[in-house]
Amino acid sequence: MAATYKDIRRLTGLSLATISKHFNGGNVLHANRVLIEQAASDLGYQVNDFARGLRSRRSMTLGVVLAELNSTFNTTIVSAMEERLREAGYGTIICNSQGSPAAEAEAIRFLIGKMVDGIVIVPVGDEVDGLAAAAERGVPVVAVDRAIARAAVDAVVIDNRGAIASAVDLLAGAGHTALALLAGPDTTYTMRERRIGFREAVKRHTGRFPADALTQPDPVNIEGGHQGFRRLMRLAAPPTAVVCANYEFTLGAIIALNELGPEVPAPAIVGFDNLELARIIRPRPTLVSQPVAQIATRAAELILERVRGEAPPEPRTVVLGTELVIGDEVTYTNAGSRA
Amino acid sequence: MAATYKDIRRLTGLSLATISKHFNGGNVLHANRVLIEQAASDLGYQVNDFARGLRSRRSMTLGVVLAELNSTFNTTIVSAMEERLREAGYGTIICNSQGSPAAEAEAIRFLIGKMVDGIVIVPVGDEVDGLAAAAERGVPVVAVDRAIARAAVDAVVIDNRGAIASAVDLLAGAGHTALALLAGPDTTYTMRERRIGFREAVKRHTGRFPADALTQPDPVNIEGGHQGFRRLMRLAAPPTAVVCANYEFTLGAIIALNELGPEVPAPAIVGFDNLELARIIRPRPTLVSQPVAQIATRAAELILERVRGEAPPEPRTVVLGTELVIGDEVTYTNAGSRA
DNA sequence: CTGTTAGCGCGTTCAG
DNA sequence: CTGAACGCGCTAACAG
Repeated sequence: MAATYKDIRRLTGLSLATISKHFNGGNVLHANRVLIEQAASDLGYQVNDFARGLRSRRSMTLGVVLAELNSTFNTTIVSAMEERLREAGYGTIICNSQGSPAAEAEAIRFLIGKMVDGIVIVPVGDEVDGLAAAAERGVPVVAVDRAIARAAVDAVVIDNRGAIASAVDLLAGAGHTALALLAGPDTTYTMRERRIGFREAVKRHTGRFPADALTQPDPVNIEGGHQGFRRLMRLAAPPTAVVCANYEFTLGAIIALNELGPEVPAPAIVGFDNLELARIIRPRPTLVSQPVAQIATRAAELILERVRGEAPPEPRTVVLGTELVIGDEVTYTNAGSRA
Repeated sequence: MAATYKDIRRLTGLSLATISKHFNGGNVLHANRVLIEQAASDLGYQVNDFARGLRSRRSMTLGVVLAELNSTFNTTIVSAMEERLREAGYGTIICNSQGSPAAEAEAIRFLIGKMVDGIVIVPVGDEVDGLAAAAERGVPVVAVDRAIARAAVDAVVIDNRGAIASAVDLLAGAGHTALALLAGPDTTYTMRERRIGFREAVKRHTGRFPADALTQPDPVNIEGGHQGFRRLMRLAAPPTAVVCANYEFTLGAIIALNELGPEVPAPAIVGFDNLELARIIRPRPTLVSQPVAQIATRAAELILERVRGEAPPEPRTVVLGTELVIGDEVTYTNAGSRA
């Protein structure tokens, strides 16, 4: 049903080769270009990517595999990245691995089948099954947010340890000694790194490692952060400051904090991600802010360079710094206690 | 580089046709099946979707176009839908139209180029540009969450007016007469419908339509809800009850509510979506709950039926009911006032 | 059940 | 600058 070169040939009298050249930026007489454009728009012609891809072995399409579709951090990065890639002439296919390594491998196979020219992935864990398949077919891969162990792929990550350390430094400087961390399981790269950063920083300030108990909320979402925070507050000696290792935990902790009665001494909170929070909550919380736009831009650059064959053979890792955005009060207190 | 049927033929001595039949569920001797499987795994063979699609004019792939990638509601539905479609043997390509009709049209073109067998769309507005192109090529479309004006496509929506009416009924029954609505602009189907439902229900209870002033927060996100709620509270005669027409506004309103000092009388709030809120916030807020799982399932069913040619020619609209999940107190109060 | 043959729509030689 | 011919990898007829 869809129009093809043949239809355009019928309308213009030109040969298939000329028509092809027109659509691929070759040298074609201006008069003929106009003719072809006219016919194409009359017919509602659209190139058949399958035929083109089959022949050229390129799809001008990049794949994105997300470990979590329900994550503002991920979707924000993808949206920004898409824009860059679009400007470069590439379409984007988004796949959802739903936190499952099996689904992740399937997504990569799916994308390879779609003949994507490259893949950007927020990996589920430290091992990515489909990587070998991609490598075999010469499909470059760039990891974002989480590095992939023992894999020779480009990566864009933040300085997770430094990020948490800056939070701990701030709190220690304000006199806090009883610090706690809300972080997910160590199977996730970012969570592991942030926990290490936390432990090291606390050790540096207090001379000993913090107790780890009860600091791994489950599930890793708002509810987990909420429950984790409440558990911390129920301890015999609750922390006076809590660092939240991701956005979901931060939101959960703040909600829980707001629920505390004024009689409970509110701990200081340093959150993670999503600067929007700082704009809508009063008093403004202190947050570790990831350079989301930069992450997206650098990831787009890395994959585009690979795809275009402009990149050096060895894998590159880009480490971006974070910013500690100080809130209204270093010691964040809930609204109730202001009254 | 990638292996093809020819490579398998070389290893097995079988013909291309037999190999093709094997990969398409045709009748092939068991012995030969084993032979082919062995060769395929040795070669790391993976079907070339381009060649297959070019020939069969089917891709076994469905496209999803989202007006908002940063929306829990959308991503939840997509995740659930993906699962159904995967079970049915279909892959899913997710595209982001970023609230832009132009990007939406481009996404549809992109998907048509990828020869998707069908498209599920959460439309940006009432008109969808690419629809004609899809229709021409016989690509069925199913709209989700928002109906498309004057378009003959299947749709899955909720009873938006009834949903809001149930909230108003509850509040009116609790004695509230000064009601306000936080809703987005009428250019969005759901927002328009919910506003109409609100106005009608209020009229029914109070005998007159509510004032519309200051009830369209901008932007349509958490911050908008936060600001909108604060504006309402600053009115000379603030409402005693606020209905929030989507999740983002609900969250923003609750955050703003928690920031109110105890001296300010807290209005009742009825929120929208995301039952998770009700699990993590105390006291539990009252929420209009959308049947997310059902929406996903029905949408998947509709598009699968269309794709398989099992659907009647005329467009179908599925309207699903919502549930009003009563919180701890019909008159929701902020934590501070409990003390 | 298997093999042969003929394209799907397009990009790319190579002549002209 | 243009046109004819070939083939990308696979499926769909048909014959065997």
